[in-house]
Amino acid sequence: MTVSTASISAAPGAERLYAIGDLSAEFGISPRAIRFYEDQGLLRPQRIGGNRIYGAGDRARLQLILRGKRLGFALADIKELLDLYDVDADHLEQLRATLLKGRARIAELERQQQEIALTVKELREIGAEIEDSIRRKEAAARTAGRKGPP
Amino acid sequence: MTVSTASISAAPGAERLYAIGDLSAEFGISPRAIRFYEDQGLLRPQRIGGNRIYGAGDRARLQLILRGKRLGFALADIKELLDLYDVDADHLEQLRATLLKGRARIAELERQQQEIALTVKELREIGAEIEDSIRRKEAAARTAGRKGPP
DNA sequence: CCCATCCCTTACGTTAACGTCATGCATGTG
DNA sequence: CACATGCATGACGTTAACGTAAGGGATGGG
Repeated sequence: MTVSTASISAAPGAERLYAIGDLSAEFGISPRAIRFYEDQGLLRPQRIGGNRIYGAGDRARLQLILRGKRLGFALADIKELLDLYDVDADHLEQLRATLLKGRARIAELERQQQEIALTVKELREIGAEIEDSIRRKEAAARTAGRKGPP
Repeated sequence: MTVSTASISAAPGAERLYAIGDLSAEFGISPRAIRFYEDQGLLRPQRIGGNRIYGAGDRARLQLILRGKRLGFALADIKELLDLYDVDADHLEQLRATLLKGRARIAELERQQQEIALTVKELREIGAEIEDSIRRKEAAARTAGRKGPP
């Protein structure tokens, strides 16, 4: 019979590995999308005879990609964000540049936070008004039910 | 001479009005984009001899559109959101439906909040590590400056 | 009157992010 | 062995959100 849950067998103690189908199923995206992220340089899985093999790190990167997408960032932006994670600690100038990029990204995210907070607040206000309208409507309906017009 | 700041004259006490160029300049977008939003049913300005005339309400809607875009929503989603604002208080069923949509949208935004918070936290951690690396680098450079190799 | 400045519509072009299809290798199963 | 399953690589198709170009009316200044 075939192994159903994991298409890649793992030696005990070794890192858990995934085939492209595993990840696509787990995250509800298509294999095509995952390959596309690789084309764009967001993923670099190992290969075994042509087949892509993803480790825990690749999986984590994929999660970050999807989160970034949900936040409305373009893949190019997400790539920059991912690159912040694996900067080599040898080149001082690159470290400084990375730090600045990270801070800029944080600032941007905090602006988003505020805009979301504002939107939520406004939606809550609209919601309260609508609830009022509903209550008045229902009250009017009850009144009409007792002595209203035909 | 020509009126420079406002291309549409306003009677005292009347609502401030805008031409398409005014709004595009104010928000840093193209007239084409604004017309496109109208094509998609997100805006409904008045017309005066073919020309679009925007009031305060239209301007506010445009602001909401742009905010929604910054939050990563598609125009179709934003349209739904905008429709929440001008639901007529007469049809009870529509009120209830609007209320539900609004709540769903709020839930979605709150998920976004959490994801942003998580991302910011992780970026801060990376930032701290990078700062450490920089400090170590600088310290090593100073030491090397005193007695390091050529 | 001519020109510059807005505005309009129509229509085709472009980019991002995949979807879809064709084709082919490798492996495991009845 | 025939077949299904999973993965691979191309290559073309699609959708959203505009950009861009072409052609034309209205207005105001020099």
